[in-house]
Amino acid sequence: MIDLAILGLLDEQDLHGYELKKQLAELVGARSGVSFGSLYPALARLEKLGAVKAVEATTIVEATIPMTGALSGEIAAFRARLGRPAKGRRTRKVYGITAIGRSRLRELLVDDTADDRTFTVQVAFCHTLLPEQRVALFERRRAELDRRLVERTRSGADSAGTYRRSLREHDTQTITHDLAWIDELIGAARAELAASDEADPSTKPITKTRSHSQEGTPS
Amino acid sequence: MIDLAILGLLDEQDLHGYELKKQLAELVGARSGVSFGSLYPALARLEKLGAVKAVEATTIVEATIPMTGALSGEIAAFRARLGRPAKGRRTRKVYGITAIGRSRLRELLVDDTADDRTFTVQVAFCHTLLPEQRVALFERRRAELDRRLVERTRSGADSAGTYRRSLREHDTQTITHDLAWIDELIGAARAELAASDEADPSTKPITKTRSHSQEGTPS
DNA sequence: GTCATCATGTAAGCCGTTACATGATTGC
DNA sequence: GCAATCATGTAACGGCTTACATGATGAC
Repeated sequence: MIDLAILGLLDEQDLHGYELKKQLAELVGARSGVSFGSLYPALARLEKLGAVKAVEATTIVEATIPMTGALSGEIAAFRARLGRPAKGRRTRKVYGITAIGRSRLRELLVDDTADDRTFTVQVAFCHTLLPEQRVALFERRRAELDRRLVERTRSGADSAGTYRRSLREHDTQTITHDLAWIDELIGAARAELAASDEADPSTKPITKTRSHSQEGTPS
Repeated sequence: MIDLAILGLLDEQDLHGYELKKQLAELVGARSGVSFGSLYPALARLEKLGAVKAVEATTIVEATIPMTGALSGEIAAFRARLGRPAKGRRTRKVYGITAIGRSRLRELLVDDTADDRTFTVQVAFCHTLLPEQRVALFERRRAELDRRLVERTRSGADSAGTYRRSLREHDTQTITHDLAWIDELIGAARAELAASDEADPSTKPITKTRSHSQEGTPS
């Protein structure tokens, strides 16, 4: 999940760790937010994989040293050895995404083993997918939610106690709410797909997906 | 969380690991369910703490071999070497809760550092709390959700892209839905509190808690 | 000059998942 | 006899959180 979020954000703009964390927090919520202790190691890992690379120190840094390739890490140390950082500016390491990173991002965006939290991040960055990939992503999610709802109908119902019953009902409503949202997303994605098919009508017509769960609003 | 769930279930009835897992799955959902790899170690840990203890092997098993401590793994091999198990019944270990376990359960039920998932388990077993503890638990949760909603109003709003905006709105609606649910729970708990005050009117009258978030349904 | 914030990292430890290893019972 | 389910564990591995260590900048 953290890889997906990092790559997704870096695909939009170059960022340094601290700023990355802030944007991450805004994306997924402050709590359940990524901590430095997982962010920096994740960045280091992605850098080692060649998915991201450190770019300039963002600020003035006149007489820019030709920062090609894998030297990025060295440069900070170099500046530190020289004396102070490149002039009134702090030592921060700005990362950018690479071709490898973009390829990895595309993989992660369509990964169907993603958990709930990861799915929301996939939605946040799904605009980079092809319309049909987006539709597929949403429909897989819809099927999963549908499965949960059916499963919940199958078992349970025996839940003893006011609070336990209330809890179960709330869970059911939450899934139903999520389903309604996914249906909205599918609608939007289908519209885009239709629009792109108009430009290139070589693809097949839209197939309807039917739900196994009952429609309507159960009291 | 797993300790809370185990103790809560064992407080209702004695259970063996496998059955415990099934009931756990029903309680919190099959996915996000506890795996054996965490359940059995958790049971072992709780047993070592004296919070649970193994009771009879449920079934006939006469001449039960004393299954103490860390030998368990060896014993299976031992029995296998000897011949067949202790007589026509399966080897299952049924656990029961102890006084220590009940005390620990009460602690975990009112623990205010619980995460979202843990809170739902607290609700599932909150009937064992005193009415005022229940009200306090719910109101702390309400305050937390309120905080999230306010925080979300504070920042954001700049979210670019259809899908990102839809995601944000869905999150907000989910929190609002959760808030409405908590308010229901608070209502129920307050009613119980009032009922118990009727019997013992020594406690103080109900104080109203006001929300910081706007009421009504934002489009 | 000191405090808050910005900024980057490391280390220990916890907790949980996956996969492995075993074996019993029941139904077909 | 074979498969599915019941049943209990261990071991390896990974990832995340917490806490620690360090230091710069800017505001008051």
